[in-house]
Amino acid sequence: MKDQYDPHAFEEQWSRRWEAEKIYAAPDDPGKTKRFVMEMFPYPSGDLHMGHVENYTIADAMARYWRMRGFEVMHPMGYDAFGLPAENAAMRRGIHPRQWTMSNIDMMRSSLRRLGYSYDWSREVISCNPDYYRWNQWIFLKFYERGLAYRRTSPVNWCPVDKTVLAREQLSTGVCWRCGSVPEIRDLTQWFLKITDYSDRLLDEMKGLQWSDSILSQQRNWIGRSRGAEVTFKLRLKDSQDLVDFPVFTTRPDTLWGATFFVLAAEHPLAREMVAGTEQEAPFDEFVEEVRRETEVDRMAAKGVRRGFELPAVAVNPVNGEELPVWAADYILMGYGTGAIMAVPAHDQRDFEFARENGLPVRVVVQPEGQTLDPESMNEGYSGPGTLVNSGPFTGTAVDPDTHEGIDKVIEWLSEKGRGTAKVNYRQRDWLVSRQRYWGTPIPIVYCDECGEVPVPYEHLPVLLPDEAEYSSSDDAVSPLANDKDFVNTICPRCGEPASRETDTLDTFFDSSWYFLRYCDPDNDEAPFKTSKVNRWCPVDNYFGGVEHAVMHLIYARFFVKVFQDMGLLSFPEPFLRLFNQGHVSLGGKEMSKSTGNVIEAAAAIDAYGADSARTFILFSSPPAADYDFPLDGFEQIGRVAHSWLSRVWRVLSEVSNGAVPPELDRAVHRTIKAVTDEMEEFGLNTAIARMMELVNDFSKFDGPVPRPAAEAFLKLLAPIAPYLTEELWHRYGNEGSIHLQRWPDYDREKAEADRVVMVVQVNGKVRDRIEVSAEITKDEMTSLAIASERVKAYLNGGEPHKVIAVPPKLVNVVVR
RNA sequence: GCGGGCGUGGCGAAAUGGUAGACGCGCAGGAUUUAGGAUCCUGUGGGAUUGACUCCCGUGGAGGUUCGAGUCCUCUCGCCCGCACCA
Repeated sequence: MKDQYDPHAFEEQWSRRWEAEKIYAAPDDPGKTKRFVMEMFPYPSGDLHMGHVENYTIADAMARYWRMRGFEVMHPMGYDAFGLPAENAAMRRGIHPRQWTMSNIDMMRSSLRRLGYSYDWSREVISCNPDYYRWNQWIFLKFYERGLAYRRTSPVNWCPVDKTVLAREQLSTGVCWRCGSVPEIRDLTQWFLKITDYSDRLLDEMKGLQWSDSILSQQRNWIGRSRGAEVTFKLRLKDSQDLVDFPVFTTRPDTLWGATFFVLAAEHPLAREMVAGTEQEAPFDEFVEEVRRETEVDRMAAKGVRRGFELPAVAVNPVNGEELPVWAADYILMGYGTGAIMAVPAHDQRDFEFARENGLPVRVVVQPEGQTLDPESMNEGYSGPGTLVNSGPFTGTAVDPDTHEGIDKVIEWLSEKGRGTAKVNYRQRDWLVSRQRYWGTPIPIVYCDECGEVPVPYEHLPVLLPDEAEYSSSDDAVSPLANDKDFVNTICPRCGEPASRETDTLDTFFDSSWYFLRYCDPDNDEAPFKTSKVNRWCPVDNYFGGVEHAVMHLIYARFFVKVFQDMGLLSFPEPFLRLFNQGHVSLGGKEMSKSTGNVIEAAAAIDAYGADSARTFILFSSPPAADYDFPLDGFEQIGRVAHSWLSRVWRVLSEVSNGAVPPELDRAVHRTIKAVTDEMEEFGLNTAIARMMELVNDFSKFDGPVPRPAAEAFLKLLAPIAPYLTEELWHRYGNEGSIHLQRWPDYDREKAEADRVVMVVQVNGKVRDRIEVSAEITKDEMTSLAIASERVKAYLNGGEPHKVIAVPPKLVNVVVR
């Protein structure tokens, strides 16, 4: 039995046995002790790498721990299988996206199995399969019925050479990833989901979530609710007397008297109208072209040249009748507010910069306390609190944008005068779900000359993605599917006349917005899921994933659940109760990425040292929430560290005795159970392993084989981290049944606590002596022991201490003047 | 610009306001071994000093609160991450 630790000798066979015996299967109808534990499902881009291994090992260790604590655990896995990289790979290598995706899934699944993750494989979800995406289509139609899906035009980046739409990823350097040509902007009619109907709920219902403040505040900023007023200006062309009402949103209606110009978004149709037929038309079009070539990221860049174009019009300020110049500019976005602003350069930084660049006037209307702003000498906009000046009836009013002090009074006055109304505005925009892509869920809509836009009837679902279609465009037809006549040409479900299908596919964030619900009922072919099953398992108790999904994925999933709740499909408002963001794993300071070859693949790590070592070293190397950078040449060494510790465990525990556990060792075991339990409760996996290492050190000092109860308690503690080794030893001891179905060991509180402790004696906060004392020692006893200490007497010089602070039983501080 | 985070030995890191550096790597010395590897033992923040004791310094920097600060507060320097300009 004194054989060497050889993980390859038994890992695979245990993996097979666990699966055959379905020891990790989740029941369909759990009770109150249910725990839904889930990781963000991977995009199948290749084999699993160490970044995946970190996330999944943390989650698996916790799932195993909770299972041993008596929870009914559901721990499922799936694949986010639609998406752009499959098409890119297909174009590069001439493989069908499905083939590429499925072979990657096979590779990943094999690594996931080898790593011993405790998934219930019967619940696996693959989003590119028709039995999944038909429910995307079902959901889309339900949204459509509720008025939550609608079409309008929106611009895309179009490569004129490759005849294809470019995603941000394919445009990283501003030119087409394949041919290097500069993209042009095309306006396409696209589908949107009306997520803005749920902005308030998405904001307000965040309260009960046990998520990090960082993620919550990112979501809050994303939704960006701001209180302010809509104020109606009148616009007039310079050579006309016709006045047109034009509302603008402002959070600072108190600064209306400081407005010195008016700005329209460059792409605002009204701006184009103003110059139409004049000699300014051509230069204006050129200006707009330039602006549209800027990415939104450029337009929001902090510094840099702001593009502007003066328009032949004036805007009339409703509060004082003043006529202001009208400009078009790149820093005003069509999609926010009304696509126009009143500019108050003295009190807004962007307006200030634009005014300085274009020689526009600056007028101060808020004076901060204790100083006087002078438009001539200012070098930035002032947006803090102060007192209104030169502001008509409001001169002398104190205002504060943080507390809204004074601002509400202005809004009230505007409403009374009919010049504006209170208004809440959001930064969040509706969710564009149309993609001009092959590898996605076809949008189930038919266009008929007679009936217009017609939803595909539910009984016709799924609208199958044609297998043999081209997956890149070959002409100006925007979506690849448009080239497939068999797909496009259909019959109108309403009137029976010839009609054509929608050829766009859905954003893959649609797939990932509800996959966790499908885990609860993966084989249902009558509905996306059964309400009762979802209500029993959900919400997800613990969700593990990276911070990169802080906003989009997590907001979209929350939105779906709220809509489903309104539809009566489920009865909870939030999908994910607790969210754990694991740190990022990098290699040599760079993100691990398949495409740059900067990866440590999971299979290589398992091959070298076995799955338990891979799991142990990734958990021990850094705290779960911290980033971890693999040294470029350090993988060998790090893997060996874990392997050699597990070998030590193997050596020390391969033989056990039937003797009783001697008291001292028993205490060590109980102390360790308590410490490890406490660490696990806090996700302290690295420190839990450290505590176990200490116990192994105690075991190895023990004379002779370790008594079996002590060894078994230890194996149970280690089981969530190293499931194979612990299972193997557990069975070698003669136990029946899996260690992973055992209960987590209890500890005896008295045994876990030491009866003798080292009391630290400080003088003025510096350690001067250590005395071993009973753990039951009182403050008075501590004080007298401290004062009696020779070391302390030296500092007292025969005098009395000024003060003694005793913190039983470990610390006493003698304060000497 | 906005939002979030992080700075502790040669390295990964620990530390409810209470002994800074647990645990581990690495390194040094020793044991074992034909050798290497593996294993076991001892030591290991910096400095001064000693036969041993012991003392001083030390958590990016500067202040502050406190009997006591890596931890709390203010300022500051550096690094990292996310983002769709709160009009």
